[in-house]
Amino acid sequence: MPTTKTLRAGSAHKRAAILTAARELFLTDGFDRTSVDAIAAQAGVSKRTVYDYFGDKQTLLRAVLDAVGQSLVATIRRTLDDTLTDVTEAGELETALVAFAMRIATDMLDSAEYATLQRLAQTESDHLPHRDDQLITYAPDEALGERLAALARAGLLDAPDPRLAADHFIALTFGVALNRLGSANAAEDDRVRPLVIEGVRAFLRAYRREA
Amino acid sequence: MPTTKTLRAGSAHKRAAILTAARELFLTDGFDRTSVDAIAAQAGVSKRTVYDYFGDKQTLLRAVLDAVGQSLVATIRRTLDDTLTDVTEAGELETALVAFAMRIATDMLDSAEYATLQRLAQTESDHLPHRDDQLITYAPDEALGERLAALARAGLLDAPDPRLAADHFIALTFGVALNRLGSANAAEDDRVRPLVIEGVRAFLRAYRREA
DNA sequence: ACCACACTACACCGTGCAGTGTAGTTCGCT
DNA sequence: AGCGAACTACACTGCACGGTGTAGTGTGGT
Repeated sequence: MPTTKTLRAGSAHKRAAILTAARELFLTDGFDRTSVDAIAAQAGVSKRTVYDYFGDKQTLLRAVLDAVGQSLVATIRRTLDDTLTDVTEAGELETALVAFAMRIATDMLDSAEYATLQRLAQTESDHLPHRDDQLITYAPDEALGERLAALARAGLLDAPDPRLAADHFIALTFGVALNRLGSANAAEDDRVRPLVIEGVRAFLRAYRREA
Repeated sequence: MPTTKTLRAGSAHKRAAILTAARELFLTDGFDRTSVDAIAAQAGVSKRTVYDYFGDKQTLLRAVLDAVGQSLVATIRRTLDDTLTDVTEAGELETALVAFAMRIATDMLDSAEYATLQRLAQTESDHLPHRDDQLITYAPDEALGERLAALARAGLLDAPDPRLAADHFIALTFGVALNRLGSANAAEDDRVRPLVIEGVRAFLRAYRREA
């Protein structure tokens, strides 16, 4: 490790710093209004280095997008495992779903970030190579869908189309929260929790297995 | 009319042309990437005229936003009156709600347009005078909320918080549709209708009055 | 015939920014 | 000592765009 440590670690560190600075500035100021000079300054790096790491501004945006998407899907999967695995009784269901939604909402303003960045990518810098964006975009829905399918098999839910149920769940919780409160808040806002709880209850009214 | 017709009509016409061109270009290319020259060209008007009508680019954006918001709330209200007024029997409810949602979805990609423009306004051109944006933004939800409250009073729905129910309805229909399909489609896409129908059904499962 | 006005065409200025080229510095390695 | 790589500081080019000033054209009203 000592051989590569200072070099690669330094490299990796700078790379991460650039990505972070770029993400923050893109989110607050928008893609076009963010100058590469500003990114370099905020990252504590010379502009030339930015261009040496990533070829141009578009590629940098692409890299930011990939990084955020990556961490997004990782967090979703982890949270899913933490909160929805050992649910076997109907009584636990609401609590578990609320816990899941709240952890996503707080751990990750990322989700809002990612949506915004997607929009930036799509609108601002027109048509960058589309690649497997859809995979990343739809991954959360599908992961949640699988989990809901498991809950349906366990007799707790009545969800013939689990993927659709997942979309409905997301819409009723994050969708409503993002719609009512600007995407800026997410974490610390007191108004999030009640909204999420009511969303979960509506979801359960629609999808709970009838006795 | 002949006195003002050619003059004012010409003026109004050009004004509208500029607003339309600006809206289209802002939506497809984003605010910053749209040059005033391009707007003038697409509107069939000299750049100078654009600056004579609206003082600068920001003001033009503001005007576009106002115009779209205006037409949005008008369409919502009209559609609400057309589809949800004389519903008195439980059997009509699903059909009526689907009709409402579909007409909004097709008549108006506007809703998607408006959301996108809001984002542009908020992110791109930082802080333009905020004014009564919230009124326009939340108007649809509130209008639908009132209507749902009426349906609740008629004994067709069980919605103690009609405003929340409205948010849930919107999330389950438009939210899901916008999430799955890019905002570009809306109107002609065959996949919209089934999504909307399933959204309405989920909504009714959650909010229909229990016998 | 003339004025006022709306509008165009066009040239023009200033500026901010993407991207490049390069000389110089630091530092780990041998 | 000396080499090479990572990095910085900085100057510089080219361009696109916001905004303005202005001369000229068409047109309706008097």
